[in-house]
Amino acid sequence: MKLKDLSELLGLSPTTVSRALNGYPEVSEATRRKVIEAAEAHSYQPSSHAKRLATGRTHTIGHVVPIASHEMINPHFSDFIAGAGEAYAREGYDMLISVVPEADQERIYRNLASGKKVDGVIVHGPKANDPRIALLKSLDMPFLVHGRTDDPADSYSWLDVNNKRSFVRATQFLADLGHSRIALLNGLEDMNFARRRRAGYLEGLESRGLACDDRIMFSDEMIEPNGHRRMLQLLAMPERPGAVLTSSVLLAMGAVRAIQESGLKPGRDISIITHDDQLSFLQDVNAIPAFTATRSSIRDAGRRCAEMIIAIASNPGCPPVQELWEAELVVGASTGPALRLANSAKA
Amino acid sequence: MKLKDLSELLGLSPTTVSRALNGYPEVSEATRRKVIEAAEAHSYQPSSHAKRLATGRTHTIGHVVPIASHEMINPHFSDFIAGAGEAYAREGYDMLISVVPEADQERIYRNLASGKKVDGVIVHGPKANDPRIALLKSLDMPFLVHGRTDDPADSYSWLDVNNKRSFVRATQFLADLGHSRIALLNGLEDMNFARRRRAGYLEGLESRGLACDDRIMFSDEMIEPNGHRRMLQLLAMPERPGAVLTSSVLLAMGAVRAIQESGLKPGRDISIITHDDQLSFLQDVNAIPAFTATRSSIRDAGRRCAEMIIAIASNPGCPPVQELWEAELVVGASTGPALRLANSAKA
DNA sequence: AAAGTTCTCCAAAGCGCTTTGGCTTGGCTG
DNA sequence: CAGCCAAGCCAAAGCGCTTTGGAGAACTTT
Repeated sequence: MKLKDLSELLGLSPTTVSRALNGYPEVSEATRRKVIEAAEAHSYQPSSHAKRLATGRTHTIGHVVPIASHEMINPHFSDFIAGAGEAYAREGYDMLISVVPEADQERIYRNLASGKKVDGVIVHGPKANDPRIALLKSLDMPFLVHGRTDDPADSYSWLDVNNKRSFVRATQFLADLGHSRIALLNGLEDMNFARRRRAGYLEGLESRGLACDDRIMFSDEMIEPNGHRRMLQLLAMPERPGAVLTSSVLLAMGAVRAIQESGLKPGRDISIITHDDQLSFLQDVNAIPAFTATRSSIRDAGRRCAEMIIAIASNPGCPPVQELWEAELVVGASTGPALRLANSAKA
Repeated sequence: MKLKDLSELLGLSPTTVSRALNGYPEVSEATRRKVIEAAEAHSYQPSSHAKRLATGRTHTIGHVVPIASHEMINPHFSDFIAGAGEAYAREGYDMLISVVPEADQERIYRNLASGKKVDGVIVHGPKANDPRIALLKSLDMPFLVHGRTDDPADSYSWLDVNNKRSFVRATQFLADLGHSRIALLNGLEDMNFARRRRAGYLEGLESRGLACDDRIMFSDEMIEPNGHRRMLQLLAMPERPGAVLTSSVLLAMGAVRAIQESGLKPGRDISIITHDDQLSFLQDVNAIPAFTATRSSIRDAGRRCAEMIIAIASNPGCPPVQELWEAELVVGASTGPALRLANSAKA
């Protein structure tokens, strides 16, 4: 069923039918009602491509998801997409996903732009200094960054969690429990978010008069086995840290596994605090959460990013917009006061 | 830069340029070379929508991802997508993802079909008896199921892991280690794959002359906290199982956490064997894997599914194709012989 | 040398929609 | 009652590509 068929069926011109369906005022309400009813009755659905060709708008947002060199796809991806997808569905948008090796990214962005496949894109996993920003600006493609880069913050649109503040608070929280030796299991520090977290951690230490020690600061891909591996290293140190700050629940889980294998108890022998993106497959519904955490839902972020990019794409030329979210500090079972005994015995 | 511009620039007709670029034989090699060079020089990219409108082919595959009632997105999703995305990129296809509540699925499929947005779709997470099969057949939309339903196996195209066989083998493996009381932490058993796994488990028990016991068979969403919760239940039982078979590494991790919290050691006090989809964020690179597992890469499955649906979509009317993959049994550190002592003491 | 063939290329007609500009009609004003 | 205006509709021209049906030039064939 195409527009022409429907119009013939109704004894109207395609023009009128199109206008009736798209809410233009040049058609009487009586006619509009008839048209809409007929369209529903025959379940008429306009060809998206014809529409796109005619209007130039695609009602599609692109997500270019980089695969890191070691072939990892970011585990946070699925929850982000779930949130974004929800918003897209609500607004009648489609979501186009390209999974590409990092090296191919530029080609893909150019392809999306010149093929006019999308109205805008969301930039995932911004590096400290990310060439994609300049590229997208030069391509004149509307975009929104999930996270930030080191570029001037007001030169483009983004949504980010206040990573620095979160890690300041988390570090101070541990320090205030009496911990003086606090390790950091961070994400890869070529990522902007990880640098901000480290900065927050350092500021937190300094604000409490604690020294920092490079030997207990790590930067890895945020997956479970890395948490395990790094925790084993920490446990083997002569001056064993009494607390650990991790950048992801996956790292924290790996750390807990290592702690338990060593016959220790997390929250008693070693405190763990983590940033928690509230990945749905790790959500605990217990009253007392397993982990003390700075918490911010990545799914909500996905939802909001989608809303924002839609607004940006439908209103080209509008000034950039930014949103900075504060994470919530949730106290769970993985933290406790520093052990006088252990600390002094070791020190 | 559009086709017409390029053709004027070359002093040729749009027809000839189009044919040169699309490899039709009616154009001399000299001309073709010139056209291709010019196209590259000006980085000409045909408008995808114009192309789609003219040809009727979209070069796009749709993925409709259901969000379960409790708002969970399947954690296996991202790795599957990573694999599929790789194949799509290679073949010049786009991937359109719709994340929808289960109730809305039919509407979305109809929408994709009548809007001619995709050349085919991949069906995720088939239920035991899934209405989507009939729907897609009636919509005349090419599709491939990742997994299977209870429908006659040759009536549609699918790719699946031999879940039953895997679980027979895993169960027998445990039985042959001397375990006589083996628990099952399965996925949700409205899913076809989970039913097949249960069938395999039961067959495995029977083949070794072991009794089954409903009290130690669970069916849950496959997330870490559920593994933890169920394992605690099992540990509290008077006749504690000496071995557990889990349907996902996430469940297994939760189970291990519970075991360790109880001061026991996995692989010694309790054996765990799991199905492992090789999720990239849980991959262990150690020589000895943490878990004994039946292993089958969901990422490879995504890649292959994409290849298959492309073939199906480009060749409508071809008979359905199927692929059944065997999982590999990998022995890791989480299994060991049954403890005589513990068993007899308890029994 | 006339008549076929084969090579190259082109004009024009779609694909299914939106949108510009214009044409009726009926109701008002002066 | 002529003249004007708004309301409601339509014809036709795009959007940028592919594809059908030729047409002209260069080569063979008889």
